[in-house]
Amino acid sequence: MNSATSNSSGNAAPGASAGVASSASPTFSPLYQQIKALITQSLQSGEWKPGELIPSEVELAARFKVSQGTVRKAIDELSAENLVVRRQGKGTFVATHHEERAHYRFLRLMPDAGEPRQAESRVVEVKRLRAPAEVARMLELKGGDSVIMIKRVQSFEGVPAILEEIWLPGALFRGLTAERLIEYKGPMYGLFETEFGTRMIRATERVKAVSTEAAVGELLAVASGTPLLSVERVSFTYGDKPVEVRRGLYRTDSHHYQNELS
Amino acid sequence: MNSATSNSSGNAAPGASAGVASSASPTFSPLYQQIKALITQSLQSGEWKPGELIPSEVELAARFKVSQGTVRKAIDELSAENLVVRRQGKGTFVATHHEERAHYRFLRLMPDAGEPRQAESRVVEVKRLRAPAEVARMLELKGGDSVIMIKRVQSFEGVPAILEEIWLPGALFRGLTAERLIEYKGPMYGLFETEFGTRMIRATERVKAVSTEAAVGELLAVASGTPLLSVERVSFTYGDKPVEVRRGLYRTDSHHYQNELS
DNA sequence: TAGTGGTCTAGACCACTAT
DNA sequence: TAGTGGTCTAGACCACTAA
Repeated sequence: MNSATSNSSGNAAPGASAGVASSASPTFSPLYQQIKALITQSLQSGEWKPGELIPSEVELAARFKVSQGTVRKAIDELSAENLVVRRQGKGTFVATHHEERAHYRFLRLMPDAGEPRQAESRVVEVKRLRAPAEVARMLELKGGDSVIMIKRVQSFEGVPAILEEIWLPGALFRGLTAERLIEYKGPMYGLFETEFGTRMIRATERVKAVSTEAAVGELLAVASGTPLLSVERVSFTYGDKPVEVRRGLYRTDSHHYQNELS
Repeated sequence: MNSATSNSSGNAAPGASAGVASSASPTFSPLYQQIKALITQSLQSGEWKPGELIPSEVELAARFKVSQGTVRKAIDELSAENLVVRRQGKGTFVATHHEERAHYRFLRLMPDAGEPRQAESRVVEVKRLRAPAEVARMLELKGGDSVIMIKRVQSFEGVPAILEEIWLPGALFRGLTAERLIEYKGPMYGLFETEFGTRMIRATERVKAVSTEAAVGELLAVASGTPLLSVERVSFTYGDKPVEVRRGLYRTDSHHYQNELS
């Protein structure tokens, strides 16, 4: 028994095995990448839901007919991408937005001094309409497709700080109403995740400095012309599919947008 | 030979071995973390300089008396932190700011449309002075310590876009002159790295929207009161030691601050 | 061809969590 | 005590680079 490989029992040619990427094909990828893709599919399909325990590494290794080390490397990457959370002694869990941990991953506005506070949210408007060209482009929708627009103001200790418009594809968020939004406690991405089966994975943001316009000034309680941070976010689910456009205006007189470069 | 561990030859108790973290001590960390720390020390001390090849995994494994897999895991993390760059078939290299790759890691201002352009830099002022309280605090200096302040304007295709003040600890940048800065081609962090042996590793930024003041307006060719992005950066070297404070004002009329949330 | 990083396996033991 | 993730080893082969 010469340890591994060299055919016979243990290993196989790279690109084969795992029941995937069969034979004559120009697409070769490492086994662990294939396993990672398979696990991601199960996450996406809802076989394992957010917050739930996924099968143990040993089980997955058996299922996919690979070694535990290979499954491990696949899960390592999923964990690094925050799709999954490992807990020693307990198992590996599907990541969820219903957690203290996740709350600040997508909230970059921090107080200049002191601890972060919980934001209070006030929904100003919810409506359905045909997607404006710009939004349609960013959500990869057709021109006439229906979208939902939510406008809300978030405050810290009674002081308004964020005004944002949130645009969602109508097809994905059928039953979404103003009432549901208002009564819901917790992060909006948590609502999206549990009620609409759409889990936000990552986002890109474009930040600019703009001048307060009259209508905005009222909602944020600042004078016209005051500089505001404009943050345009596009959020993605599995498969890099865009599922949200968020246009925010942030007051930065006592808060700042925090970023780590590494 | 029962494969590994259980004393005798291969393994040892965790926290021991590798010539580190000797015996009776309450600090236990995985072997690969100790190896990582040792490699980091060699990087910091300049045993291997930016751009250079470090010893192969096999060599390091022999030097530290651990398996190649353990060295590998250590280097994996260093690579993820951008301290080191792996190149298959060639070896592992110390990361450097003299590379196309690194240029955009710390430059977040992107054109709203089109390809990123090379910025032209114009040094406005260089002076030495006693650190102002705020700067001293951020650089972890004593009140009276000397600092260097560089003021410069960066333009894209002739249009000024960035005005920044760069504050450096005087002790670390002894020979730094305006002439040297002006004649130097390439990224400023490259200069810091090769001429002063100070390599910037990571940074944190605080972004706000502010209103253009008169003196600033002239340098950036915008009217007073125009909204600008204020970006305050603190940069760190090895050991989380702060080595630079950078206060930038960005025009965002045709550029934006780009960020990825993941 | 030799050397490097990259993948994969198999197996052992450790640390932590539950029962 | 059993099960889970976390660490570590040893060894094989692959993909890529350069002499």
